[in-house]
Amino acid sequence: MRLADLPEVRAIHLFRSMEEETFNSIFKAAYFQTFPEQVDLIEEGNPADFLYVVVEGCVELHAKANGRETTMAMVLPVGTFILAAVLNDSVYLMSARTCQKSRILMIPSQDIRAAIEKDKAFAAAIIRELANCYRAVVKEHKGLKLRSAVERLANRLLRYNDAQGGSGSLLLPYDKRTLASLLGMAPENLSRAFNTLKPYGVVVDGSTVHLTDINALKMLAKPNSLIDDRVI
Amino acid sequence: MRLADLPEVRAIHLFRSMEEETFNSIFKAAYFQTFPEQVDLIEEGNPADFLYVVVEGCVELHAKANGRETTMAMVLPVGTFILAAVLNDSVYLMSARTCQKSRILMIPSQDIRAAIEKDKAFAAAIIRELANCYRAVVKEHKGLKLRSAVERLANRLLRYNDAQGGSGSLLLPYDKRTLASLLGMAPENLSRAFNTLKPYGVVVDGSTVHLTDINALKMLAKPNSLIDDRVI
DNA sequence: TATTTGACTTGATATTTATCAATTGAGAAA
DNA sequence: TTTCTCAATTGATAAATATCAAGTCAAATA
Repeated sequence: MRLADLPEVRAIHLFRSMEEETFNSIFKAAYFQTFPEQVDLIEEGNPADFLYVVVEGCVELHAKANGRETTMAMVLPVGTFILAAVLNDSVYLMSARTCQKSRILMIPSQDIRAAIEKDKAFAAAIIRELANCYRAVVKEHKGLKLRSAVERLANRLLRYNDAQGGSGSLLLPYDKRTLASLLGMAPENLSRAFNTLKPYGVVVDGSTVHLTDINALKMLAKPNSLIDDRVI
Repeated sequence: MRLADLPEVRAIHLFRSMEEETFNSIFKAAYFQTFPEQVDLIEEGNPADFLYVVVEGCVELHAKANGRETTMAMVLPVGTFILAAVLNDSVYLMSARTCQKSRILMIPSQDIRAAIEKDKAFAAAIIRELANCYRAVVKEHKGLKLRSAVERLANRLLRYNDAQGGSGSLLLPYDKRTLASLLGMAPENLSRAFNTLKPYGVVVDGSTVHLTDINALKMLAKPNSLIDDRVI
């Protein structure tokens, strides 16, 4: 890794509180690279050689079985992926590809594990990150089991609206095919779900969505902080 | 906690490698209790006051939203639940109730967090446990998104068969209503799914299931180690 | 023994979701 | 401009799943 990049990396919450010595030991063999869009970074089933940190851009985690494929999650800055596989010294459960030009930090697994052994502050940061990842999947799983497709979409729109300032106008952060897969539905069904939401004030214009009656939409969506809150 | 119980608890993998001092500090204020069947231990949304460890018996984790309820997971000995909420000092995302008479260890959250601060070996054990919990949910989520209800049942039967010795005869570990909820389907659909599997050698007799043509069943189920393996 | 209870099953039907095929529409390339 | 390409939409249909209402069966109870 280039020396010039070190201060930026040091400022990331995961690496902020660790000891200087641990930091140096980790970033001796780390890579900090910019990848173009649509690059496959890892493939499920392969051994976890690196921990990945998305510093800029966006990475899609996906998985396949039985000839089907689904988007499991999107990782935004500054988030890690494949942390559990690294900690367990096991294989990846998900594949990853960039969905934009992205700056990615790659740290060899064994260095991560060694650093955790040595450095309590780093171990604490890793535990926090892992706990958040866990809770994020639990929320996804609850959403999928407890909500219909239309409800999942409605709540997702409310979430994006909040994240983008709550103005009532939001930009879909991914193309609709990806959004559909993330929400666990066929692309055709996403179109129909948008139509179902029209009477609740949802106006779609390309990748822009206007929510003209948030109360009505909330009535249908029944947002639930134990599913929808990104923070809790 | 009673002094007589300490050796048994000390032998649990989570507490085996920690320092004596940390162990003592944790179990000053811990409870080790036996609960009857169908006792609600925690409710989603409440603050995480304790970490729970199932030592004997079985605990169902469930969640609700929109008036619906679903079983999220079953925790068997020796497993923890609600670890992420404890580490994050946050609220529970799931509720828990005993589904058999169960011996449960309850450790105050703040003691867990303090012990992690102090004791590297304990922090390492917690990280392993949390990473396994994370990977378990990811696998559940993959199964739900990538498989039909019949496929989920078929794979679950194969899993139970393996876990019980692979004789081709297995006992369903929970009642069918619970199994249905765990697999993400209505109880009526579980019955029908069993019927769908009849041509693949699945013979149901109460809570006993015979798999008379495992190859045929595997052909349909397409088991996948990245979803079905409990270890990886 | 008769009755009750509760889990499970079955049948009929409705709803949800997926699939296939055709069409639209916007931006890229010629 | 015209054509091409590809994502998105729409329509028709099929498949999967849920719901509601009976019905069955076995164990528990009186």
